[in-house]
Amino acid sequence: MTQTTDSPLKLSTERSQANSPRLYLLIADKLAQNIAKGELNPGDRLPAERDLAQHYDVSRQTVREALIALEVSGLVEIKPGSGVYVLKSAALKSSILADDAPGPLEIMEARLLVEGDAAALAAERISNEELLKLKAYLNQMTALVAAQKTSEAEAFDGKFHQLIASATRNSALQSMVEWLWTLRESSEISRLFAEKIRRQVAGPNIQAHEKIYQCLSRRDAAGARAAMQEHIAQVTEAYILLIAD
Amino acid sequence: MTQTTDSPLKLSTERSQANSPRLYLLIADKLAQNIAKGELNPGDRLPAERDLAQHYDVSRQTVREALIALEVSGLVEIKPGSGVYVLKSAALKSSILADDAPGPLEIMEARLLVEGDAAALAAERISNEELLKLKAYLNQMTALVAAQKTSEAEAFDGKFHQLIASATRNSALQSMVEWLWTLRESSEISRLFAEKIRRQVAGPNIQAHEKIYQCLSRRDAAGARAAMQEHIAQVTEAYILLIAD
DNA sequence: GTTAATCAATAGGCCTGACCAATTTAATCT
DNA sequence: AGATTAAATTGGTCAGGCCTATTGATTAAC
Repeated sequence: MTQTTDSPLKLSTERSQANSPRLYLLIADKLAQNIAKGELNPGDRLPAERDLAQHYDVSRQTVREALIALEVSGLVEIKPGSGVYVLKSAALKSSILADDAPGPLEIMEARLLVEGDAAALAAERISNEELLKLKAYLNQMTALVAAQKTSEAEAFDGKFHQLIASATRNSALQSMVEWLWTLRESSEISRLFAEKIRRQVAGPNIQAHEKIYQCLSRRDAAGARAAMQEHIAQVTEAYILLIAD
Repeated sequence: MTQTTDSPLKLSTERSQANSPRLYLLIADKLAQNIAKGELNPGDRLPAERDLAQHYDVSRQTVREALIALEVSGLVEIKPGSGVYVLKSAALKSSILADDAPGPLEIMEARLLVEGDAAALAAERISNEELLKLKAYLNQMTALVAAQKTSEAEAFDGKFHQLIASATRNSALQSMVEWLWTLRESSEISRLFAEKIRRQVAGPNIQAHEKIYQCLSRRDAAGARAAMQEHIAQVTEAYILLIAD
């Protein structure tokens, strides 16, 4: 595990491999520490780029890149022609970039809640056209599973969930579901067991989706939420059993 | 020749001051749009800096600054010697910059659901230390509101909600709440009425937060969800009344 | 004396061109 | 074919220069 050194603020974007000590990140970190340390108070103007460059013995471009990193992080404000100023909210700003990828179980738990909400909302807002489309996805999924093509079936699984999310008419909700789905697919561990899981839950999945569809077509919000949550809980369960080995 | 820009967008955390058309921000926006638009998928490698510079008819330094902005924003990963790659979670984050960003009411609706879920989960998992911290935020918020400093109070409002999200021990949920909050702040319309809304709901907000806190300290999941939803619905209501004028 | 216009110093914004270091790809040699 | 090495590619940094925006002091006008 690569540790995150010392600084209170982490602007570094290091990955698994320890490398690339990019200069502008070092400078940005030093400046950020000075801010966090209270040596630079909110409202203060930083030294000029040229002075900072000389102070840290780097080029002006490197200083500029560091400052831009700080600006995007919300620590400072750059006023062209005037100077660089420390923002008032700069003190404790570290957690914004943390963003360690959520683990598989976290993803599933989030899906349970968010997709449950989405299903409930969708039940009240879904159109007949969308219901037809949903049914079509279901049919294709069923056919593919029957043909043992669980891998191809999963594509329609995704479309199914995505369509429900978009039926909420809420793009924020839709984005979140999309994001969770992407996360799930890109999760290292998830991909390892993906095939096993698909095989294991293929049958129940069809039934669960069928139930969700029924609730949606009945405009039964509470039922849709329950069905969706039951479905995701089921998948999660299978997942847990698998990684327990 | 400078090419015309048909979509005036702005990057993260910027005021609506139209006096800083810094080039690197324009380039960053265009790249972010390409990501949000799906023309650049997660994992894809962006064209080389030199190519991008030629494409957009700017210097390489400007492209570098744009890429650094995107990296700090969490949209891309820069691998020295290799290239610039689109990150998995880029789609969610980039929609902050996109023109099809969720509207204010969509954001509030999503918050109602997600933060409701978060509150319920948090009620079961929050630690005593976190409860203390929550209470501290509440006190500071109360003091600031009493002193008419509604603007400063909002900072603690954000911390309050964020802390609840993190108390769920689910980083995916936490990220989503964070994202929604960021969206809300960066929404043009929201910012316009921000001050009015703050004044209007300042008092009720304190009570609502107090109620949420009480439920959390009682480990009352259902109550916490209800209180949180009531709180957000209240803010939404005030918001709707305001834009109705 | 106060205000308004002016101007020069200073700040950041952007450009050109070059060289270095890490990585990737192609060529070469077993 | 596989391993090794060389070349091309890509990001990282430096240097110096010119531009525009801001600011404050100077000067002109009232």
